[in-house]
Amino acid sequence: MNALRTGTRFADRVRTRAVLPEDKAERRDSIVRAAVELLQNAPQGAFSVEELAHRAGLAKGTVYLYFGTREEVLLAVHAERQHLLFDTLEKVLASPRVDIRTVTRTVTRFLRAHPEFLPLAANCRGMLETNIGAEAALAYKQVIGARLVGIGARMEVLFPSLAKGQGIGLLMASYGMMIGLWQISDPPACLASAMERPDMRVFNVDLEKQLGTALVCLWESATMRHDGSGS
Amino acid sequence: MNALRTGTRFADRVRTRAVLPEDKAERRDSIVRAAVELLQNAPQGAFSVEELAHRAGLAKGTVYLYFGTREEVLLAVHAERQHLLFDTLEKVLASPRVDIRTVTRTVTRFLRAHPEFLPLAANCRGMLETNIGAEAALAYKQVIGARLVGIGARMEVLFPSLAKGQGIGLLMASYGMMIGLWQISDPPACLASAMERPDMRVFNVDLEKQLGTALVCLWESATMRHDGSGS
DNA sequence: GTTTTAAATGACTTATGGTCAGTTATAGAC
DNA sequence: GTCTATAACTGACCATAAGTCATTTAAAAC
Repeated sequence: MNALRTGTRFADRVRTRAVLPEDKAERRDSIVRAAVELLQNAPQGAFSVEELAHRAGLAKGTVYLYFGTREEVLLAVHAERQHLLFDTLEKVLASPRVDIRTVTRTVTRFLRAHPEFLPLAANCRGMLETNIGAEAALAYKQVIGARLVGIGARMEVLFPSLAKGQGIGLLMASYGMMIGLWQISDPPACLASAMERPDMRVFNVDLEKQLGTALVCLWESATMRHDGSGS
Repeated sequence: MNALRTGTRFADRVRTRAVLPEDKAERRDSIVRAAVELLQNAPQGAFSVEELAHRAGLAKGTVYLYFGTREEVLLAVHAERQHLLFDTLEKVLASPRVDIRTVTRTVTRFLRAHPEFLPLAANCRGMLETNIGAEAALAYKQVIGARLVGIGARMEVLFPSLAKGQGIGLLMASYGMMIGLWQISDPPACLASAMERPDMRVFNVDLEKQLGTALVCLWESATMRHDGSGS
């Protein structure tokens, strides 16, 4: 279960077979880990199952013993990352006195530490639509839904001025804004050099700053805590 | 240039060739029109160039005389739709006394009238990264960037309390929120029937309402016009 | 009517997701 | 320790669809 296990047991070409359920789980996990590596080195477009299998020290067919489709692998990676974000978020929200700025800072730090997160998040809806079985899609949404409810409820406790149900609504809006703002502001690789052009200046936005501002606006307005101008 | 021209000149199997620049433009446009039709009937995943060519009454190779890749066709469709949205928006913003609720209502109405818009918008960043030439990508971003600047500036005129440059920032945040919120709230086709389940209730969000609330929150906070509670 | 051009074509190449008959590591029986 | 049954694993193979290009042919130029 530790990150250090990468390549210790199922390294390179496989000799050991995963027979026990826990070994199967570990094998599945090793595929997810290989996928993360791959996504950190190349964009999603270049993510091929052949390459993934090679990285994981398996044959292509073996990947399909653990996942139904290419997209289900990507969804598994995304789900794992998303849980990581929610864990981080819940830890911050557990402290008695948190304000929206602290939360925003935490999210911002997470995004910086996990650059593969936003591309996956942005593609999530597309994947679900395109090539993912109904069971896998349902399982994913159920788990994520439950966590959203939990965090939304916590928000309503922290900010009592929120109306019933408004916590999760704002949470969704915030999450959506994060994804959407990234899509607009992050230049695709092929335009990296063109971003200096004067007519491209508009898109030279500091995502963290912009997101921070917008999130504070959104939540301060909703919680009616207008304690003066921003710091 | 009229919508009625569909199928009048270049109907079915082509006999007439596009030699003049204006005819080439019209042919290109007819491909875009066929693409829109296709996207309204099936999801993006099922969008094949072969099928597109057939719909447009052309051979596959011909499509590649007018577009570099499949994704460049999709980008062209998206750009066209986006211009439509911006036109609508600018028309509303032209009237002297507009408030953010009116603008929100306009956007909401547009989204309802053009259901193919949000899926394309959500996929835009992914397309740009994946399979679009640098020139096409640059051209797209330049035009869209210019329009964003224009509308952002108009916003700053309408809401003088906005700081310099804040108009376009909020505009981007709003646009992003719209895309992101859709991605979360819109259930993929394979889960349509599962949305009744109690653990899926969380995602039974009314996008229009949610978006409306969040947009009003965001802009009212930014413009410091807290004239009481929402209507 | 003949020549020249380039728009249009569609068979072909290539890349990749997904399958499945066959191979072989491993558990369990004896 | 040996044999057998099971199923994890493999990779050649299939199917599909994006993209190419030699050839065809509409139509402009003369």
